[in-house]
Amino acid sequence: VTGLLGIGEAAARLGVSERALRYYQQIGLITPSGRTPGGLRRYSEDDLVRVNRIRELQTLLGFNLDEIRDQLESEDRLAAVRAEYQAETTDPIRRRELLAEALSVREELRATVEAKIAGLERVRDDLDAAIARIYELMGEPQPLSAGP
Amino acid sequence: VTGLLGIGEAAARLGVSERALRYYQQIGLITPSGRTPGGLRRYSEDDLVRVNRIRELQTLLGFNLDEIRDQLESEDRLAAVRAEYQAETTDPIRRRELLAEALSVREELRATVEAKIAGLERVRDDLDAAIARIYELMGEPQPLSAGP
DNA sequence: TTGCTCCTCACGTCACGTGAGGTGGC
DNA sequence: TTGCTCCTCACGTCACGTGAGGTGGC
Repeated sequence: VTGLLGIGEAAARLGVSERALRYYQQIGLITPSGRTPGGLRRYSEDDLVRVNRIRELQTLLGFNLDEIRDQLESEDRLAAVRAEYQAETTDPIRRRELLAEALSVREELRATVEAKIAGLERVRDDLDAAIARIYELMGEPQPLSAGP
Repeated sequence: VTGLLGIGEAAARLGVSERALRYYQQIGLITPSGRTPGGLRRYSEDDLVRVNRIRELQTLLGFNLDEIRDQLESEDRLAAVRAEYQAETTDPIRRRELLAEALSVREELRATVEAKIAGLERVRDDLDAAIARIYELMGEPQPLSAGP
């Protein structure tokens, strides 16, 4: 029951600029849950979760906003299928198609994430080697032991 | 003894645009090892390694070109210290300072990399959970076992 | 001479940053 | 009425993309 937040509070909690929030809205990535009669944007908890997801895909995965839009649309479609599941609205063939599509999108993303992790682990191991060689040059034992 | 490459060959091998190579040069991140009398850029193997490093810091770490410049400068300074080590040029106090600085830069970067890896592992685990739930909705057993 | 690669401007784009000038609610 | 937050333009910036028009070497 936190109620809705103004753009300033929302931006501060998310660690993004107000400009970024307005821009995401401008290109259709999020719409604040409400506006005051005076025209001020009001953000819900769910809005904040969505923006956090946008930033995650942006900073961790390096996606641009077009790719993020596609990903969010797929996530929205899966949520819709889940909701329909309760209501038994869709016919089972169509439902299976939607689930299969949601699955392939997620498995593709998983592969991308896995590749990024592997790349970063290589970078980390290179850094460890460089750090070890600096300690050697300094003529000192390495202070941190690194067991497997 | 591969000799030097033209910008087209260099760009193709690196997987970057010619424009990007010219831009990196314009802002002082790389300088091709040579130019032909006619003014054509010639890239060495070492040039390619440096550009690969730029792209790695850009795509895996999300650094901007200013941050990359700082990182590369630190790496260049460490290489200089290493070269001086052979030649015994620098006095040992100055040398220790340079090594200490190189060390702290690398340990900071290591922490950044570690944080990124942790974030991506969280994203991956979330994806695994989502994928498992989709299989449940499809009413099928999960085809891939996931041992620890 | 003909292709092909490469050259330097220079304007366009994406994802915002940064004021400029005006309104809104405690 | 005074502050403070928020509003909508609109121009600037970073890291290039994309032609435009011209040169270079096999």
